[in-house]
Amino acid sequence: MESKMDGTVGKALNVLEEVASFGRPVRFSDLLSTSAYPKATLYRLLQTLTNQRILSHDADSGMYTLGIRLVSLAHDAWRTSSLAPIARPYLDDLSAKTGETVHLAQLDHAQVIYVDKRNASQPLAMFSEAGKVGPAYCTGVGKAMLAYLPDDQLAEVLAQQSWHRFTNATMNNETALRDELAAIRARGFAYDREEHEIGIICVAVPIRSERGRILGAISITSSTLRTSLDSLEEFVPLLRGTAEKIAAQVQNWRFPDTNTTA
Amino acid sequence: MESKMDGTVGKALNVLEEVASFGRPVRFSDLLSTSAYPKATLYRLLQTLTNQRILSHDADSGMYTLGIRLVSLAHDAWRTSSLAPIARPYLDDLSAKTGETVHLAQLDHAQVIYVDKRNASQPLAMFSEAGKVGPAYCTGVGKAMLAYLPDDQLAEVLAQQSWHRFTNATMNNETALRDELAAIRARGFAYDREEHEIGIICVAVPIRSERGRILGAISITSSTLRTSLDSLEEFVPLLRGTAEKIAAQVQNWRFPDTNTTA
DNA sequence: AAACGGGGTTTCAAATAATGGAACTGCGTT
DNA sequence: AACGCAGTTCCATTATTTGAAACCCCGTTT
Repeated sequence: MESKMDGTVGKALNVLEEVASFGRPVRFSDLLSTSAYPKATLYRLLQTLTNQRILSHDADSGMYTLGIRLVSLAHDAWRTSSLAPIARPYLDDLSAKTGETVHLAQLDHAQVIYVDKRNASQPLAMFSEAGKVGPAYCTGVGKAMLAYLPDDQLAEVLAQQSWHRFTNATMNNETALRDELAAIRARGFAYDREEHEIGIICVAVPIRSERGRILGAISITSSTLRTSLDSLEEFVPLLRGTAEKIAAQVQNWRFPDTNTTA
Repeated sequence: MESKMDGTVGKALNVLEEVASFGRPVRFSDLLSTSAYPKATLYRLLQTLTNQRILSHDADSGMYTLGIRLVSLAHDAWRTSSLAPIARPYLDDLSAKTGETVHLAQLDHAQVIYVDKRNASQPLAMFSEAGKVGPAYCTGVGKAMLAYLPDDQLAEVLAQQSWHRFTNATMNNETALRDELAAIRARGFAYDREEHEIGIICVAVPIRSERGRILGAISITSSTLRTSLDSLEEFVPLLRGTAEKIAAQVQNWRFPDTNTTA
């Protein structure tokens, strides 16, 4: 199921992931039936996680849920190691100028994690959007990032994709995707042609550091009811400019200190 | 420093917390100087956390930061075990009717964690607000929850407060706070009389389950420049009504199954 | 009323993983 | 060429984790 197995800590995190995957409060026996661990082991791992307030356990119902302490840890993560705080004003600007939905995402392993969003019409909902994950191989932001990933990392990531066919435009194999990635590199930006969700299209560009490391991606998303890929494409220069500005800020703020002693 | 010490997992989480507490990328030696663990141990714990993508380690700079995987875990936590998704429409309504800032918070150990917010004037910023933590003893939401906590839990929580005097209205000892909590129970809601931040006042009510368990709290916050406690108080019936509606929804959605077999 | 049985919790000797002092490596400095 | 610092690895010792089995609690069946 899960990959590496760093001793007890790894096991505990597997259990945590297991709880998360249910997406609802779970009982001990729910977990026992799914889990690879024997009763006593699972029991002790759950206890440890609960002690640490990473899980919470309702004494009455006997249910385990993810602890809100995670929310506060994530707040710190979001604040200190996502691009969101840095990119904020640029996304605001992009949103104002385009009037369309704007996403900021980063790559985690084989998945895309959305870290910020602007939605023209309705006020954005907090976590309901930030923290959301999506597949890398069939989203605009995902493909934009994969296109510029070093070979070894790309291979690793591709090996882990599920290749689920969300729509009939979804590229569901490695060869098709590798061709697409080459096209993206040639073109300089990525399309999402309803590959993840029918009716949803987007253009996306990567955010890359000076040395070419990929930091994240931004996209402008819309629906086929409102617009077309051709008109979305008009935003690409603006999008690219924004990505560059964000990258520049990242250089300044996050790594001002490549050679500092203290 | 940290309290309980559940074996290796506990140690790993201490290290994680340590990284988080810096609030910026840290080097191995930064951590080594703060940490209680010997070099080799700390090193291995960091490796494990990095393998698990709970931390991320930049090979070039040698810096550790919190991993964005935390953000996605927190998304699940927020979605499945915070009140935010359930409370959302009610907060919208409250915000519309009052035109003031609205907070939804939950208690985690000795701290208040804000899980949602509405801000009349400016569009809300994602994590910059959700996930934020505050002290329980000098915030409206914190006091509203403490007031209805069972004795044993209250004692435990009070023992862990820092009693920092943020303003000169801050209650900085247990006796003062216990009196205040009694007053809150008598009155049915809590004030924040600039106890955490000068110029910031609020009224808050707890969200309690049918059986009296405290689930969270909501508050209406404003500034002394715009309004007074007396006028804020006019919102209390509305606030209380909202809390009751949220509590009712929680009964329906979160525990529909006190006696279910499957 | 006694036997049953499904969660959940605890025990304890054996198996495994964590520990940390010390030695080592790589690299920029004196 | 020697030094010093940050980070990494070694390995015998030590402490923690393991999990089969026994147990407990409590509501249900006979």
